[in-house]
Amino acid sequence: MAATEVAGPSAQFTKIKELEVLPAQGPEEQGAQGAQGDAVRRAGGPPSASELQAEGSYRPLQAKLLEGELALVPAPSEKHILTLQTVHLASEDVEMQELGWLSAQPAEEVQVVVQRAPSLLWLGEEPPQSAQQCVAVSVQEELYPLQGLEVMQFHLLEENVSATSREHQLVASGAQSTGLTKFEDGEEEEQLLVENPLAGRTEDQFFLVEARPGDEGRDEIVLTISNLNMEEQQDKPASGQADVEKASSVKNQRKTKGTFHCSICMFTSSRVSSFNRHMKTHTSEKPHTCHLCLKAFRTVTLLRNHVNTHTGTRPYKCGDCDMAFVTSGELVRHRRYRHTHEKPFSCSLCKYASVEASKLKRHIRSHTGERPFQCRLCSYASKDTYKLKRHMRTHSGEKPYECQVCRARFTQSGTMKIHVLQKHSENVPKYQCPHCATIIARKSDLRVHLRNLHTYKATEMKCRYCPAGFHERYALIQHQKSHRNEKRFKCQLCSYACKQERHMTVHVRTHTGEKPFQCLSCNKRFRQKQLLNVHFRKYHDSGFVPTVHECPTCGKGFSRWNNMHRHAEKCDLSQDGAATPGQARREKRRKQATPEEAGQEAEAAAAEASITSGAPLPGQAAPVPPAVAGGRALDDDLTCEMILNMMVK
DNA sequence: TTCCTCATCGCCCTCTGCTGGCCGGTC
DNA sequence: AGACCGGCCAGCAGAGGGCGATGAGGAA
Repeated sequence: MAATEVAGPSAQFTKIKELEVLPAQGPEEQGAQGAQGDAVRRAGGPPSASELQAEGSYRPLQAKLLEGELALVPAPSEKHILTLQTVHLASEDVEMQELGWLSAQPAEEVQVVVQRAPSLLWLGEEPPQSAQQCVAVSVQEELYPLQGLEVMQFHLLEENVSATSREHQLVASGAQSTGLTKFEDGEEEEQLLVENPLAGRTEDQFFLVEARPGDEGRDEIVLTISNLNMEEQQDKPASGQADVEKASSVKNQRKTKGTFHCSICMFTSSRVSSFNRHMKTHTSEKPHTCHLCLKAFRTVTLLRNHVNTHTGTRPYKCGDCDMAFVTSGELVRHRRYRHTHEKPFSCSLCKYASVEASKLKRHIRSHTGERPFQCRLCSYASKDTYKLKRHMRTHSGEKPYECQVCRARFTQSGTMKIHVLQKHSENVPKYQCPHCATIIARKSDLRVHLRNLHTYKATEMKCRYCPAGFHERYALIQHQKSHRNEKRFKCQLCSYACKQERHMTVHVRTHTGEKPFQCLSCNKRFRQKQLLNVHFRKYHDSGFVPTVHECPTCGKGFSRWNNMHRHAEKCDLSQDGAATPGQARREKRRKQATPEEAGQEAEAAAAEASITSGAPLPGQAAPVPPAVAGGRALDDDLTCEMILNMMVK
């Protein structure tokens, strides 16, 4: 029963907000306020909430004080600091297990923390068994940076439930212990008592709620809730939704000095018609039903506007564009957005201004960090409903946006838009890096590029090839590339230059005469290891077979290809191409021979060539072997790099 | 009673920016 | 072959703009 009758948060807030809107204070009210303020100060001691109320804009309790309805007498000894946990009654299906609750220890002070702006809380030592046992707490709509929040007035109202049984009394352990005073029910109160069980309850309570920031750096508010003894001086406020029929009863009104006061909320009006119309807002009566969707409305005007949404009738046309609207308010707002750019709502913390108050409210959450919309599946909380809805796609896997070209699906429309632009569009915009020639498809990636490559680094980055140092990674990389294909190792003693340091090491030995590699067989020394290896194979390895480059014309063998090539050019000039009769015979046989025979011919030719061109190595102590071709040339003619290339091969 | 205005909630959209996986090039 | 790097790309969230719809109150 309770759940179905609990008003949702919105309704609750709406009702409470009525309390916030106070009429301007007249001189008489000022006086009353002063008197009441004194009363509160007496009890509060140090700067109390009530004192600040008197100075601030939001004073729901003060409102009652001003109107002479209540006299608040705080019970200073009964001061509680309570932990408030958020309770949002999202629907009438709210289960009580989901309700947050708080316990108010009867102790002097209990430290508690507010996680978020509370909308409903329970005062008691046990979790509430029903919604009726909760107390509605409306936090001020205005949001303040926590640092600047010293004391904030909270509204505490009973949860308004139309038919709460007496067994489900609003119980607050802390409150009960404070001995709240009971209303002095008047005549009209008695009337309500008959009609509304809640009206007769004695536990209607009011509290002063002082809020202050929690520990530094923590996102929390510590509330101090002080019980107030209320001395009812006139009508006891009825519970909001209670007995709607009687709510509009003229007996629920109080007329003072030509002003009609609603006994349910803070509404006042000098016109009885307005007052009567207002009282209908406390009823559920909606006699005007849309014949198209059966939705009911309280007034004909509301119904007419609604029907216009069905028919497409838009009487309010914008003079500056083709837009048209159902209501004038929509047109005004549209003109502000599109044409006049008037932004009446300004943020006090930054330069932001908006057309609508709700936008400013949403914007201020970016200052306060408030995230009222909690994901039920993870810890994410958003600042508005849409972001939460969008976030839920990450849990559901829903990808509602489909590329019409390739059928790829996306979670957000913007992502798909970028996809279509980059993948399926011509003249795709590119982003040129302002510091280099790099062109990047996305702005965000250009930002990454700038961050990684063009950001100044305090620590100097050294070139890996030279002593140069750079503070920008891009410059370093470009510099290091300049070393590529560069004979950056230059000999100090001659014009020799090479790409690799090891080559320079070998070259320098030609100047120093250093020959660190010694033959173990003949003690001959070499500047390079590979020269020693060649030497060993030639002169001390019996199985060594030297490579022979044979002249294709005459068959003469050479140890080096370039020598053979030089010879072959001259050899071509001879008539038969054979240098000697023997060579001519061998060439003839070679052309007729099998591959095996050809190999043997080659060996023979090599032997001959060695004999014909052989010369003793300078300082050659050992007997000159027959196959000494190129022995000296290897040492003198081949460059270091040629040798290394030979080794690699 | 009706018109008009303002307030409010809600929804959807775009723009923006960050992040991390993927992939190809370079060393 | 493997490490490293940078651009590409989709996912995701922050912030704000714009409008639809309804409620409520002042005034004619």
